[in-house]
Amino acid sequence: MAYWLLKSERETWSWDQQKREGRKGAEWTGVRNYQARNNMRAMKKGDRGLFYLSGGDKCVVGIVKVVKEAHPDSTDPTGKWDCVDVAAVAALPHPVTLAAIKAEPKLKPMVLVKNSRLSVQPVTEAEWRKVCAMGGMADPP
DNA sequence: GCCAACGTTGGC
DNA sequence: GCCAACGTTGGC
Repeated sequence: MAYWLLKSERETWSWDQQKREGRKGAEWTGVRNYQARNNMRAMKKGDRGLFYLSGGDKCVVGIVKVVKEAHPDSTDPTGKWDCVDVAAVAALPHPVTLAAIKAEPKLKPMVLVKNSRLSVQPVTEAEWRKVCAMGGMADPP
């Protein structure tokens, strides 16, 4: 299983909205960047993702999983861009802020730290475990 | 609201 | 195919 980080702006797509979509999930639309698209194309059903909010409070707030692999983004009239479907798995007991991630030496190599602009990023298993643990989930589902 | 970093576009 | 100009993103 692979791990990812999915970035969203809270005004556009919040954790609450994601939760409301339930276990069948929703399309992760609006990605218009090749690197991010390629990352989505590499996702497999069941892969886990960190749900990260940019904008106001920059933090990881929850865990999502891929429920449908890459397919055309229904919001894209050109047909060039893809999206995956993701469903909420669990909220982190407490959010992990960007500041906390930056302050943790083990997380220095995270793409989030090194390339903050990429909206869909790979995360290593070690990083995944660390962030979940910092969020109060020693054994993430 | 500003600015730095990055990605994309378009002219050559 | 290179590179300058531009636009966008996101952290602060």
